[in-house]
Amino acid sequence: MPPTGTYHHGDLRAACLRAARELLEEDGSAGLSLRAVARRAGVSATAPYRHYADRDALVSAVAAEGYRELAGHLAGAHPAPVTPDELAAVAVAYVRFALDHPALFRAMFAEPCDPTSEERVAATAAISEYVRGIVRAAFPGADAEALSTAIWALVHGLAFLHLDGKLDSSAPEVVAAQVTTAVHALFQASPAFRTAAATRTAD
Amino acid sequence: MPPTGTYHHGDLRAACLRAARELLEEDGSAGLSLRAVARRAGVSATAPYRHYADRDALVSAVAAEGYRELAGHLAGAHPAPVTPDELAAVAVAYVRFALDHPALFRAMFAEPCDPTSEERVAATAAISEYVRGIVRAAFPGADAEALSTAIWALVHGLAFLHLDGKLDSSAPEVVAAQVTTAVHALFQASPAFRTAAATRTAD
DNA sequence: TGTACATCAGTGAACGCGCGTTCACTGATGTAC
DNA sequence: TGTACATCAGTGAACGCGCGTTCACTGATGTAC
Repeated sequence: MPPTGTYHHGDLRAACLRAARELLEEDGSAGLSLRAVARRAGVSATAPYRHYADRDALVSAVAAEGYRELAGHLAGAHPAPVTPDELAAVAVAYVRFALDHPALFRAMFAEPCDPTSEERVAATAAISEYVRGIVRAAFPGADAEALSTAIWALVHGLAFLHLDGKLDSSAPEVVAAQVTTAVHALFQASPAFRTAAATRTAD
Repeated sequence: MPPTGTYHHGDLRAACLRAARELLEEDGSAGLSLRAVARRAGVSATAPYRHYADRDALVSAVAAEGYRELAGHLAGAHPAPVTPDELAAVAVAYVRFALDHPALFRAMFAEPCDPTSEERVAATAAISEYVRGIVRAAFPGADAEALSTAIWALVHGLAFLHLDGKLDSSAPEVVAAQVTTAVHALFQASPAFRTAAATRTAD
């Protein structure tokens, strides 16, 4: 029913999030101030306090939104990956997301401004669980914990090295090929993780 | 000959670097201001300008020092690693460095404050070359470029996930075992990189 | 060895800035009768 | 349907703060003769 606005502004909470993400992409995390967010949302400097307790709360909300978006993006690449190719597609989507939203991605994994933010903790746990679930389904015999950690680290590392300009990110296909190769190699080595798990249990 | 000081202060340039690193570890990158550095070095707010053009120059210098230290730390783990075990030891040293100097490590890989800093660029290139050199020596048949990227990414990703509290970092041995397992698995899969290189060349 | 001078590391006052956050407020929306 | 009231989203002035950076300076060190 309300086409433009429900309340005074409409939906300042969402508008703040949007403004924050824009600022993040434009000026990096340094440019993300409550005042700048308010300015961009076309609202007084103190209006955001109606929706966020303080600056940290805003940043945490942005990060949490980023996690949820990342999760959606991964699921979009393949809802239930099992074969190495399907898994590689998800990995490529992960790196793609980082390259498409560099500042957001950095903010998500930056020093946690508020480590106790429920929303944030829940969102990161969801990603971690998601990866583990995929690996468990695809490699029933392996130590899912160890293998999923390795694969997450590999993909996460690729994402960050690309973000830092340490690798050639010029063409999406180059990036995709590189990620695919690396992930395939790691999965090919999955028996090593089975052995590792057995060894550790035997100790 | 000069035991305490050469000039007025002694060696303010080095003192600033030291102060900057302390501030980094104590308050994170947010606490790293020129004024705070000067304060900690026991010097007027503007004294550091004699040694650093601006804040970015200081931060770049800190990061560059971090890179050189990291390189030394890796070389200290093993001067010329060849066997998987030796390579794994270097990988463990990499993650160890990140965990021992979390804020410095973050600063090294944060959004480059000054991407044109010669000192900084040279330092990161050195690390990258170092990894490639090791892999080339250890796996003559493989596509050194692809394999070294994968292994760097894996280790770098593990370091960052630990830093972000996404993995269990409670005991050094647990971390070391995890890194070792993952690296071994990747090296075991090195033939995949040989194939990948051949395929790409054949295209 | 002693004096005159140049250098330049460090000083301290001052600038303007944007920030986070507080507070008492206003005025639109939504609710009870 | 109409009026009286409560709620609460957004306002705007104000606070104190630490920051980066400038500038003209001072005073110790090092150099030339």
